[in-house]
Amino acid sequence: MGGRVSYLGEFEQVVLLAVARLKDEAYGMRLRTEIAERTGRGTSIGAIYATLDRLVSKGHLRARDDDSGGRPRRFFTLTVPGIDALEASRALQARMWAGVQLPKSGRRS
Amino acid sequence: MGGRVSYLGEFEQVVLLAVARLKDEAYGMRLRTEIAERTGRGTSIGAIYATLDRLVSKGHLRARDDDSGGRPRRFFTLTVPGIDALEASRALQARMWAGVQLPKSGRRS
DNA sequence: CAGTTGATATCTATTATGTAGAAATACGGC
DNA sequence: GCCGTATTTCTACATAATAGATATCAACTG
Repeated sequence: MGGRVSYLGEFEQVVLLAVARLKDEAYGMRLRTEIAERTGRGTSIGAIYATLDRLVSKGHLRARDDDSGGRPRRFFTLTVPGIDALEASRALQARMWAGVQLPKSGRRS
Repeated sequence: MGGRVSYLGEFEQVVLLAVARLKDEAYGMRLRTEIAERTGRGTSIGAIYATLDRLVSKGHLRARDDDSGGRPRRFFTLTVPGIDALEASRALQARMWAGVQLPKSGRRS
């Protein structure tokens, strides 16, 4: 009941998908380079962590501190609500795009 | 120069696509019902207009006041930068989703 | 044609998201 | 032990999202 859905922000989606892709290598700095490489988008490290923290507190990610020696890192994994949120975002976008035909912008490359 | 790209927010994308879909029927109240119907997402009228105004000031939409008698309405149309921004968003999402395989969440319905 | 209703838009306020960069922490090499 | 560096934490601020109350004014109603 209720069905209070909270929508993912634009950058939240990007970060969540980067976590999905990196699997067991998903920690702050690595996520940053992954996002930069895949999107061409430069982001500050602060931007990454702030978003990760928010996603953890919303229950979309789980964080685990790595204690097994080596540099101390914080790894992130998707939770079930996180997966659901991603699927909901994709479905929403599909519904909004369906049948839309954009006038051509001229910027064809 | 430098290519300062500004990314569309989540709701901005939704609104822009609703404008694209509605074509010459794109005005505040109508956009609201379109978005509600297509996404199941209830939004306040204030949310719609705030976003429309932002998109106009960013140059992604053009607004024209309807003076031709009848109820006074403000119609919106996509600009070329608006079209480009939508295409860029779609491309970004495609790149981030490519190859991602989500663990199944259990919520199959 | 005065009053009311309903469709539409504007305004004000608040919370959530996005963003940057400097500071702290602690490993690994020397 | 000192230093460089990979990593995270902290602090601050800018932009986006959201609600709802208020203002407008055409259309209806009698």
